Amino acid sequence: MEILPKHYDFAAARMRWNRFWREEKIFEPDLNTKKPIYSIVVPPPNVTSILHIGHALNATLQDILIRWRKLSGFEVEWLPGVDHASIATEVMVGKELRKQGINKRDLGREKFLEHAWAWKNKYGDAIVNQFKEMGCGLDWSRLRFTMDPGASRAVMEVFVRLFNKGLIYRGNYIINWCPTDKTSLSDDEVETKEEDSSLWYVRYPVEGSNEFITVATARPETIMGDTAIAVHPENPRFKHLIGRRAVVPFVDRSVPILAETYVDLEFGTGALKVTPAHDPNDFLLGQKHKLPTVNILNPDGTLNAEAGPFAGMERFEARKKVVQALSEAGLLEKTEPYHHSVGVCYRCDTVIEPYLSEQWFVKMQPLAAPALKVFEEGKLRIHPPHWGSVYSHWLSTIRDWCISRQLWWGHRIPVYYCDCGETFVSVETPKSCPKCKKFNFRQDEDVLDTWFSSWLWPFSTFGWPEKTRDLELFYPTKSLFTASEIIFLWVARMVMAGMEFMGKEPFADVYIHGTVRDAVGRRMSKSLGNGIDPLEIIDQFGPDALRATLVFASPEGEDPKLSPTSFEQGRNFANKLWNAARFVQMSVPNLEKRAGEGIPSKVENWANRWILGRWDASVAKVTKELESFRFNAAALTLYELFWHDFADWYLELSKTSFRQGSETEKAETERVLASLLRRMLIFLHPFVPFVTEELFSSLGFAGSLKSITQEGWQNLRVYVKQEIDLDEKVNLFQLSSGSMRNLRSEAHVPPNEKVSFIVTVSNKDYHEFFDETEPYLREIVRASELKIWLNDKPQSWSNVSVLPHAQHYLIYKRNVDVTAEREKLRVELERISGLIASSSTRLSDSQFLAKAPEAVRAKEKEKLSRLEGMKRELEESLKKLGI
RNA sequence: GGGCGAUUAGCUCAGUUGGUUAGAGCGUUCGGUUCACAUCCGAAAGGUCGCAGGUUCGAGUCCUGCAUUGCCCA
Repeated sequence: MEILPKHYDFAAARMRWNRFWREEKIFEPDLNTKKPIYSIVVPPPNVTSILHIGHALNATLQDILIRWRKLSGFEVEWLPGVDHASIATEVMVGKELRKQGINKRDLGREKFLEHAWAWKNKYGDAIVNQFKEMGCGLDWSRLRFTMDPGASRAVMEVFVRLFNKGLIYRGNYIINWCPTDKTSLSDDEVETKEEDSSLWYVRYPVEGSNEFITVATARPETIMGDTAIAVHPENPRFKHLIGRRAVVPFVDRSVPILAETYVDLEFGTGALKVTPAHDPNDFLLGQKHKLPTVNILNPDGTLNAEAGPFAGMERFEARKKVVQALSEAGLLEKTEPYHHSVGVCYRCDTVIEPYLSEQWFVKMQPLAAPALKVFEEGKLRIHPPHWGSVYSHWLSTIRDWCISRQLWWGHRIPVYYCDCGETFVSVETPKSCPKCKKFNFRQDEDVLDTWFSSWLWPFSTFGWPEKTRDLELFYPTKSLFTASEIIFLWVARMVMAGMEFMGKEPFADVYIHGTVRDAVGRRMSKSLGNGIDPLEIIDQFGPDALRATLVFASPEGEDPKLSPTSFEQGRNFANKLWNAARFVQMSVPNLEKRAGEGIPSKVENWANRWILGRWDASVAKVTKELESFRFNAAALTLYELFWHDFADWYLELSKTSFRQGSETEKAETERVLASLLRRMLIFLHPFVPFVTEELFSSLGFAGSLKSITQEGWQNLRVYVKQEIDLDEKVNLFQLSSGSMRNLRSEAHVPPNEKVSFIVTVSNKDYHEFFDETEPYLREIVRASELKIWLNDKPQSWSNVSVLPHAQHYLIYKRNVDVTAEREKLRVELERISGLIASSSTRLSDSQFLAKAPEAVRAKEKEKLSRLEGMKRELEESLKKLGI
């Protein structure tokens, strides 16, 4: 077997294993399996999108879980797919057409859809192909799209069922209207933005008097749509005007002045203009008081004929002109600065208009109740847990869902209007009107909200409404990974659909991860130019580096903050693993044979016993952390185990075994080292799949297995006896090493010069341990001679350090700086004395002695005696220096 | 205005039932290339745990208030 090269070639590994996992169908499930199933559906990205760092984080976490579950003996199914993104796609295709000088409306629905499909077929797989570059263990045989025939059929079926159940209705309501995309939006598709604007105080003449009633408004351009003025019945300023009428400027409309307790006495003047067609609250007032509605806007955001002199103007232009005209007419009392938030379209950032129009809605309350119940019963868990309260709060204050969109790209609403007056629904294109049996009907022009197909994703993708084997095996799925911003848009709605159509929650665990931010905590955006392209990171640092860094940097419940150079950490980690493997390969002859022999049933060498104990504890810890969706904690535990325990300490200690140990000891160390490396690759595989698969194969560990993914997580444990006292002794060994290295550096000993040390310990146990480990310590601190003494001290030395239970003396003739040494000891003595003071105060406190548990008291006593021992040693040393 | 978080070293964060002298990574400083790795190794400096009260023998950890800050909903 060839010795590995010095550096891990991630580019070659990326190509090799990406192809291998797909061609060998490693992540395609066996439908006849007897294993338990672990299934996840990917949150479908928009068909128009390209992979960004948020997708990369999302995919990394799912892949860790999938690979870990697969190693743990589950048959895994991770289903990939994309959604059709009604608005985004329509906007994008429309733009492309405009570049060619083609207008969407002139083209017509059919032709436009041909273009849209052509676009989808050409570019629509871009993002899923990018998932492949990350090494995601997705089941590519089940790639889905929300407008596939199967998924579309599910959408129609659901619409018809809900319609027949009376849960879908059509009505004239105020909805959110995007004048750019010229479509309605659901409440959840509107984002709010803070804005500095003005509050204008407008005087309306009161009919039959010289009086005016002044109303404060942020939207003067809607004045022409006013159909009432409302004041609070207790408003002393305007009470006398209730029942009179006022005149709306510019259109000379006579409107009533109403009493209405809804009006805020404090806001503005305490009088409210009521514009039922352009404000949701005013709409409700209008219904209550049976006011007429006057729509002054065209769908494109210009004012229509109802706006009188302002007809044809763009809405914000009209606002300026209205204010100017009011001012000229003497009807503008004053203008105040006003800071408020406005709704904007989540796709194009255009300011939303509350707009009265006829739309389709889903009645949500009956669907929300079971979704809430299943969460409260603990059948649906949300991680980190605080997101659960966000989920239940939204469900308990839910509003109806506007599902119709004035677009072409999407699922066309399956409602048909017959000339005979009948309105009917049908999953398939109907042959004839069910009432008059004739053919003079037309289909509703609108399409459904994209989320109306996304909410069916966990079962539409597996073949619903057919009763398929896939559904039987993979529904309900086990977990769902997403970001907090779509808890409402998607997660909660999936639970509702799952309960309604499958009778069971669609997943057991929801994991909400953070949003990746730049190094100074800003959201990544195109306009700031602070985005990180995951594909560039993969090219530059490798896919393992991308994944590992994302997990290292993503604390539970927090937003990861990353800069392009952060990924060095992940790259270094993969390379360190590579080199540790390289060292083992160079140190252990017949590596794969040794690994095959496994851990000896009885392990003698102290370093071997110690690392095996650490190993088992880490396996248990990481497993528990993964089970509770603590990915960052699992990754950091692995980092600590691999880098510090295994590479920094164990590999270094093994060098001494190999150089100085007996044949038996060498053989034992070879077996432990080989077995642990093999297990380490499996242990790390979910986090860094490429480098582990590459090493597993090139070191000959795979044996008859095709892939490391076929190994077993349950084989990781070695089941050694946990030796707590050994851990403590090794800890002292490590502290002593550090302490002695520090003495070398204090005395300016040249790095390659060997020196003499004397270590004195206070009890027989430690004496024995240091005796046993002396050859190791000698190499680590580069000592020519290392004496271990019990209850005895050298007469002279150059530098000393005092630890609990052990003192270390450097014997060195040159560069002795007695003053510095004395000062060091004095500072340390002061520190220890301070600790002794607080400890003895506590131990002489009768309350502490009476109330603290025995274990705590014993610990405190032990601590005090330890500190007092250190104090004595320091004092003696100082005395010998001539104090 | 309402709800949910956050505040620990220069930066990013651990610290899971309250109990050692509060830790890690990055960054900084110093030293190192003879045999796994300079994508590395060794050492050091650096913290009144946001502020003020309270509970407790004991608080980074629990409670209250305040400040700062983030997200969501109005």
